[in-house]
Amino acid sequence: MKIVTWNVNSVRLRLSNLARLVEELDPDVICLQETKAHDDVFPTAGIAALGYPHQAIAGMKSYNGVAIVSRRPLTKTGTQHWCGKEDCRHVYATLPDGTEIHSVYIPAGGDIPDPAVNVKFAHKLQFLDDLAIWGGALAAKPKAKTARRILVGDLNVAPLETDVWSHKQLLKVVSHTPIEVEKFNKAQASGRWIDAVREIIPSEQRLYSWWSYRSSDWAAADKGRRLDHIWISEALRPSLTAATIHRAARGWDIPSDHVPVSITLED
DNA sequence: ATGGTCGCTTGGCGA
Repeated sequence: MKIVTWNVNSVRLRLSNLARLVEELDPDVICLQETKAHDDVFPTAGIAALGYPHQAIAGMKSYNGVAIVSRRPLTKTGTQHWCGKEDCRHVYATLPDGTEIHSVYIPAGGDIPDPAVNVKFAHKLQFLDDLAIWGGALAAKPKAKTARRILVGDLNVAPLETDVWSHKQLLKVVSHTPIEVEKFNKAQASGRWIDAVREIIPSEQRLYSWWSYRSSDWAAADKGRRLDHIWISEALRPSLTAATIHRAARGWDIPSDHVPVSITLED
């Protein structure tokens, strides 16, 4: 089973890119973030035609929006609200084998890394704190050891020094500040989540999933960050056989600024 | 310190 997560930055504009993703990667499940489409205008039929008729979506007009689209039936679908807001940042579903999937979009956090003067950054820190509490509750459940869970998405934090183009130059840049990394790591640890991509690709290796649009030549500059993640529960670790970040997608026509990240789990 | 580019939507916000 192959699972992909991708911040598409408008699902309607990226339909042909999704078709190319399907052609090249052949995933079973695709999790999307920043769909930027209210449920009424989500391209349900177009995505079903690509082979993904089972869909759980949570969208709003213009901003945010998450989805899970699948070849396999989805049950127990729903959305979860965070930080007292209803801004469509989390949708979840369960696959036929019982695997629970969460597609999450953590707030970017604005430009100034100070919660006292930047409410977007305060929101992001609160979200990370709440994610730790939620994960802690999941991990404390009686059957947590055998639970098959996957959390994917644009988590908007690059935790490792090798997850950014320059650790030193990004220490005060939102997405890589020490406070964010600390809360991000705590959220991961509390939920006993395993960073599936780093299980496969060594932490010494530089790895990015996002390159800004504000660059005349993103590939040459290569000032990327790994903002998109796939976390799995302990029960799924033995099944994990592959993980890939599809850098080439950043060079496709009409690209998203994020690229797809995928894992393979042996059924 | 600033600007650079996208997408949604038509002025400006969010990333």
